[in-house]
Amino acid sequence: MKGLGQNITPKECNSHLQSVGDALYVIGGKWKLRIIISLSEGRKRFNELQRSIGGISARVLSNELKELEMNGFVHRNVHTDATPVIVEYERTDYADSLRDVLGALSAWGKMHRARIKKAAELGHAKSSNTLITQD
Amino acid sequence: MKGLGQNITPKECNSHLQSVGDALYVIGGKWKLRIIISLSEGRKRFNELQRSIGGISARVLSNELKELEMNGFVHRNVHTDATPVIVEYERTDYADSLRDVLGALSAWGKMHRARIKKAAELGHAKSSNTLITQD
DNA sequence: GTTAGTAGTATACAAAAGGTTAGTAGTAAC
DNA sequence: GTTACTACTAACCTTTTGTATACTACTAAC
Repeated sequence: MKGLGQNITPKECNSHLQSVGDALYVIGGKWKLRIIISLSEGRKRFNELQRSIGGISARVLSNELKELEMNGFVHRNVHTDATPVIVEYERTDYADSLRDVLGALSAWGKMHRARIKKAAELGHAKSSNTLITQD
Repeated sequence: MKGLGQNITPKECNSHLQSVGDALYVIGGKWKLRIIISLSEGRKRFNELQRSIGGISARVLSNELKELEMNGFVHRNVHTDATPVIVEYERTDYADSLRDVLGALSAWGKMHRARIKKAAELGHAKSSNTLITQD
């Protein structure tokens, strides 16, 4: 596929606009990708997942997991034999198809953080809006 | 870099979590990537940009452009010689660094749309929540 | 002179997303 | 018996995001 450098055609532009729109529609928002990344470590239980991500409330995690399950990214395993009931979440094969997206985002974020830090060291103190998340 | 397939280590997980978090911090949200894609066609004026993206209000576009400018993704050219004043927006070189991210998202979105369409044709009618944006 | 276009801003409001607190029903440790 | 853990859910609140309408000040076409 042709890249997204300068000067794509209007047709290509609209096609990219639609495709990226579709992607953001299902994996957009603050938490979905983080949940998928966290489940890349292996299957996890609800509270374990909440702790590993950090900053997400139970309510939001619960809602996001439902949506991820609906879209086929996550599978919910309930072990009814144990008491109390144990629920484990795991990534599906379809979530693996996001590998390139996550890889590209992760690589870019790493580069961006390094760039911001360097700029800060050189004394280019900008407004906190331009900065990255805290260490 | 190691991919994001099954079974990454906790350390790798946290690193990805931070990097993807940094990326989402600056390019997350409904509009930022769309604006950058639209500017890949070439420099555009305010209303032209609004029309090309579709669905974005002037207020939101104005706010998003300010943020994108602060983060160095977009450059604002004002031609004071003309009357009325002409303002053109263009992508910076730094926005080009998002090439891989946009490419991966676009490719994934295209694949996802095809998958959903195929599932719909096979009669797997699911709730509209799982679907893609309208044609 | 009316209409439309330029690049926005002001105001007000609505909707969506996310956060806070508390609570359930059961178990198990101290 | 008190505390804590499990996997959530309900009610409520705040923040973010988006929408609608109107307005500026100037130009150009009809």
